[in-house]
Amino acid sequence: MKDNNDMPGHLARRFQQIAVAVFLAEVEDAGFDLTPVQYAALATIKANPGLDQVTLAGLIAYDRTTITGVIDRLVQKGLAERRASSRDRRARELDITDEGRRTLRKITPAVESAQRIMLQGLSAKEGAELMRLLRKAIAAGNDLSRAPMRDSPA
Amino acid sequence: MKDNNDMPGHLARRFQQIAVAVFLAEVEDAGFDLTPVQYAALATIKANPGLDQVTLAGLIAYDRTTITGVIDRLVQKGLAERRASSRDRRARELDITDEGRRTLRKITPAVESAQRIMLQGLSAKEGAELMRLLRKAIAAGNDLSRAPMRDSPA
DNA sequence: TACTGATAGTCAGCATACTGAGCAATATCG
DNA sequence: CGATATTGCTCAGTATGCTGACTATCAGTA
Repeated sequence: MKDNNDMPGHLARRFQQIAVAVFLAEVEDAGFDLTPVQYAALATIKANPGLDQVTLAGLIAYDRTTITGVIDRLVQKGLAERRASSRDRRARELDITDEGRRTLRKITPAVESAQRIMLQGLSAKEGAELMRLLRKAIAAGNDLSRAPMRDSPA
Repeated sequence: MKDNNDMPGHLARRFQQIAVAVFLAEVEDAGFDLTPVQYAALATIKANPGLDQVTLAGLIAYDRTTITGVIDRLVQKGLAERRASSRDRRARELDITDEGRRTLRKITPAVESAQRIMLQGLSAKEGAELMRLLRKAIAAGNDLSRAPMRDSPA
């Protein structure tokens, strides 16, 4: 009789559930209101100024229909800008605002703290091994979800 | 400059994303329409006949507000039954139907196949180690989410 | 250049997850 | 026994994620 705890899928769900809760708690303690998804998007926009939504989605493996709402909320909070591209009138170019840059800078300690807390039950070596195995499993399964990771076309 | 791929939280999200996609694809190929969440709930109801919703939620670490909708859908599909408890008029007792039992039995190969596919990039030893590390990290962080795992009161 | 196919983005709809609030019923304790 | 606290469940609201469909635009080709 296979228990739920023998199912990698169930363990994945539980670990992610804890990871999100820890992230939100640390970030809120630091005085900010940003979800893990919003954080990843904002950090990626900062690292790739002027990128379009599909490219952003590919870099962080979000579905393109999900990213629309995420960006809506970043724009509404004044952390990012969305404007029409001059080269391709279908596309929107994304950029981080000064406010977004400030937020990213100030939020970093909380984000790093969250990453430590979600691995708190593991030794440093075990934590590194967990991340290695996750990366390896993810690489092998990358194309199995609707929103695979895609390198920047540049 | 920390990359997203150095964040355990981001890796957790990606792995779970792939796990869900693989599960849904395998189950659909087998001719069924059941989500990972619905499957876990149904299997746990079968293993604990007559349990109430809070106990079920604790066993699989779902939020109690989430489980309401999940059970709604199981009941609507004719796979589970929800009826008032005679001992505690606040509580609802849950049971699996014959149809639910049949579905669980027929769906098992697809579920097992899905668990294999989501670990396909790892050796057997690595897969086991990944699961061990996930269980350990989850145990240490259990109380950090709103819906921690809880053993059956019985 | 006109046609065809592909691409960027959005939208409606559904299923998790969570926050916070509320109702009904039970448990506890003075 | 009666006041209070707790518990089981539900609901409204928000944020991912996904499927599938649609519009606008672009790219390639006959």
